[in-house]
Amino acid sequence: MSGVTRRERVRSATEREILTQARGLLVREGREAVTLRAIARNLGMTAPALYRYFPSREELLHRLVEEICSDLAELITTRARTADTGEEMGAVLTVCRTFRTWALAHPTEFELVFASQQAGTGTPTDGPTAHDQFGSIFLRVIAGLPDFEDEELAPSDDDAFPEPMRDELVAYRREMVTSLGELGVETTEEQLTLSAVYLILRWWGRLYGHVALEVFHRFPFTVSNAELLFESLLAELVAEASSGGGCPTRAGRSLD
Amino acid sequence: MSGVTRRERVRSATEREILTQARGLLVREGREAVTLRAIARNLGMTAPALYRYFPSREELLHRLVEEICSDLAELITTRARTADTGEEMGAVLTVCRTFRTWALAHPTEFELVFASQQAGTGTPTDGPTAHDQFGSIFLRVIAGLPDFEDEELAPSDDDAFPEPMRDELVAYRREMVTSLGELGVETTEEQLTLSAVYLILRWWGRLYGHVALEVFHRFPFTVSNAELLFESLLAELVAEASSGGGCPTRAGRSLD
DNA sequence: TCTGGGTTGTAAACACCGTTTACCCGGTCG
DNA sequence: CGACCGGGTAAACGGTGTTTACAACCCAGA
Repeated sequence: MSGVTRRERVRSATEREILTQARGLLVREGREAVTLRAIARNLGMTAPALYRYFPSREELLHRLVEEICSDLAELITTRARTADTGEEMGAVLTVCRTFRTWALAHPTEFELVFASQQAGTGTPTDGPTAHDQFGSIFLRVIAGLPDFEDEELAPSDDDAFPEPMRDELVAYRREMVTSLGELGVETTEEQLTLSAVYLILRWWGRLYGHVALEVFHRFPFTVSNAELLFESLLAELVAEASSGGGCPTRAGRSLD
Repeated sequence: MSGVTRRERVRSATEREILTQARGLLVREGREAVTLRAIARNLGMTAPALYRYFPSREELLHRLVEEICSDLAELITTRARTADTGEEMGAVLTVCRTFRTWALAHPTEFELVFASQQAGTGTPTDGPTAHDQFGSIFLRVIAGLPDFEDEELAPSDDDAFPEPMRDELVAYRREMVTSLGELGVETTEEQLTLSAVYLILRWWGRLYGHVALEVFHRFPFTVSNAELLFESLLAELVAEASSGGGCPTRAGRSLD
């Protein structure tokens, strides 16, 4: 029952080795150094041979992005699974810390995947990209939080947001439910409050912002202990999450 | 009294035109298209001639980054000066909105300046970079806020932060005071609470995070109305600012 | 006014790049 | 066996950054 012939096996093997060598070059010498000729050289081949596997360098980089996303997704999910449950929201915090640590250890990969324009624009019709697959990691982990199953704990708060914002969040929720469904997590829109959706959005925005600033050294000051700032950010997010995480205007008015 | 000779004049003129053409290529065709030969072609010259003005393409890109920063700084400061003072924190909000609008209209420039690794690493000894000059825009505008002059309104809150965080923020404050001093804004460290410094840091982090996510299309959902999210973010920040903007652990405990 | 030197440009060349074309060789299958 | 085709090569094309040698020009000083 050799569903895969010997040819197919050796082909996918070299295909993976091409990506491995490309990634090594990216990590060691930066994006510009990911050259067809350099990859082929490391493989003992010539550059045109790579065109038997990838239609262009652009497409090779795109596949590389997907591979990086997959690996990162796997890293984060395993770390989140083995997280100590003692801490409040331990899984989510582990996800965030793992993401930061990975980004700092792999700056070139972070830049390619999360801070470039063309990487996300694949062929628009070919289903969910691996990047979407990555973005859903956070959704999956957050879906495991205790608040998530207690739907009566958080009754419909649709009225808490002003009109246009509400519509926007409703669309996000719909999208998020389907995304979770594709991941095997069955959820209904009633279980997911708009506040929770909005909280997730803020969470990702702040996590991404801090990590990118740290990777690119774009803080307004010379930050000597960025981890301290990061932990402070996480504490802030946990506090907002446990307080319900409402909409900003409501929070602002509640202070008057 | 021709302090500058005719030679120097024409030289700096072509130097500026080189940067202009480089920027045009960056805007129209992306970073990869900023080629010495293309620049020279647009100028009616040959590529090696550019080496009379810049030691390498790398250095030319570095100068380009500085020019973009300067222009953006000027844009933001003028917009902030002419901001309608009716709105609460109108100047700061104008700065943020201008930054977002600029980034969306100039994605390639944003990527080069704010989301690449080598752009910030100039020669380490040559004084303040233009990027530092840019980061200080926010400091300058924020320095104009009313809370800034009422030092007795916010007495020393140094005890509000745990030990290591406090030291970190004290260092930021010292750096910020000197930065403001170089900008002509005389301040003392007593006038600047640590909470304010921390607030500025969060402000920049969230602003940067949202804008970068929007420019690079890295939101977890398909965002149809990102401006709504952005305005929500700003409202959130204003609320936190007017509530004092303490440290996260304190804010978290205050909710218990 | 002539002459020299520094400034500014060019042409040629080198090594490298992505990509295409033609060709070749060996495993696979009718 | 013989044809086919997948996977590799060599050669070539145009483009890139960069260096080198050389020419032209401006401008100061004798």
